[in-house]
Amino acid sequence: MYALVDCNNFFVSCERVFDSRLEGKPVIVLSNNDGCAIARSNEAKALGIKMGANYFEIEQFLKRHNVQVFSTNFVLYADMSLRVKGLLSKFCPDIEDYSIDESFLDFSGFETHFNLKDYCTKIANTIKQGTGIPVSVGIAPTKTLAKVANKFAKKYSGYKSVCLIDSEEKRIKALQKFDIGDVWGIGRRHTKRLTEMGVKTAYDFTCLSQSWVRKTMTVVGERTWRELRGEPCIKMETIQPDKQTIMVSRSFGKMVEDYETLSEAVANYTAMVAAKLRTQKSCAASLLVFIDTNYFREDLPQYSRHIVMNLPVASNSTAELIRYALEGLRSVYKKGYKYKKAGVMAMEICAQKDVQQNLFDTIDRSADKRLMQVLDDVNNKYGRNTLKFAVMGDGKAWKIRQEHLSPCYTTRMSDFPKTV
DNA sequence: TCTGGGGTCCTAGGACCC
DNA sequence: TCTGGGGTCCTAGGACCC
Repeated sequence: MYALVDCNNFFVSCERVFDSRLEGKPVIVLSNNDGCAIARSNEAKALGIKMGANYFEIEQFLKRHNVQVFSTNFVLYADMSLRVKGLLSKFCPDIEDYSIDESFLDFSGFETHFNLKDYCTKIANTIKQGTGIPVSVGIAPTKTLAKVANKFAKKYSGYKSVCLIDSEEKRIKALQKFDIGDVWGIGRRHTKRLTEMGVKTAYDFTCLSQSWVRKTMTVVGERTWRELRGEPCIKMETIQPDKQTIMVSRSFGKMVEDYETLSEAVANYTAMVAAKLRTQKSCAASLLVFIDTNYFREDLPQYSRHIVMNLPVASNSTAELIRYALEGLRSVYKKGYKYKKAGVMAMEICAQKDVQQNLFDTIDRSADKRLMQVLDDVNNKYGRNTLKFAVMGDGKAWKIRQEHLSPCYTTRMSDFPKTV
């Protein structure tokens, strides 16, 4: 049996832990740049605020209904996520960190020793008490069915946050009440196609022929079909595989025209990519740089280019990667456009220890390696960008907007909550 | 004025190899 | 009517996830 533990309205719940006045009130968290709603409390959902709703379009509505608004505070959410996962690990040895707010637990062998429903209720209570975050738990014989059970646990208060699918009868009953579009692995495209064919529920889907599903939805769709029928096909990934690509991209707070400002932003994104590479002890052999104008502004001339820079030897040095990124930027930059977004992606990533040397490369990188070590040590201790490269500038001209940012309650000394 | 960011996997088709 | 057999690698595009 598998369990899926999912934090309820996670980002909103994180904000609520440290500000009890938000309890029972409609609350939303916005995306980067305060662009759109990416998390909503139940009260906000009840008001009809949609996932992804543009902030500037609903701003007046939010004010009228006294909705509390927050900019995204990833530092806080990431730290709260660690706390939740730390508690989870006390209950089960085989855990897959699936996302910032979801974990799969492998309960193989547990059934004979525990009443799974009681056990998961205990998990939910412990997490709520230990972190303040409410969670829901779905338990079933496959991961896809555990996802289904989890939605039931969330949706119907009768389950008291824990839903178990452990019989044929319950499985069929659940799938008959489950919209096809809500199934894990069935996205918008497949939903449209299936609905047009009259396949409306997850149960309808399991009644289709295996060969048809395989042919039209590939092995991926077939896996979902089998999982829904109770056959486990998707394995647990208890060890996080290294990233194959690492991307940092942002929309700017304002539109940017000049090369200097653009290069500051690209240098910053590259520094973030390099730091992430070093964290997973990897190097990248190529780097993609892209710049875009604002494609929502149909009244303005549009321009969008990307370039892949190949490095002679895979690297994770901020200095070296910035050099290549800026060289790439120089070749795609064109004067006369208002840019809205830029990004940098590390590709052809390999482990640091497996880097292929280049016969014609004569640069000694040992000093660079030590420099990066110092840079990481200083920045880990005193905060990001305490030590940085001059080309990164101060960000004044391009930084994202975050007008409703909450304090870093758990990670910044000066922001710690104080009792009076 | 304003419209998020970061990933993975699979398939088809072309180019190339012996 | 017929035009070998068996592979690899790469890319673009499509689908999905949070």
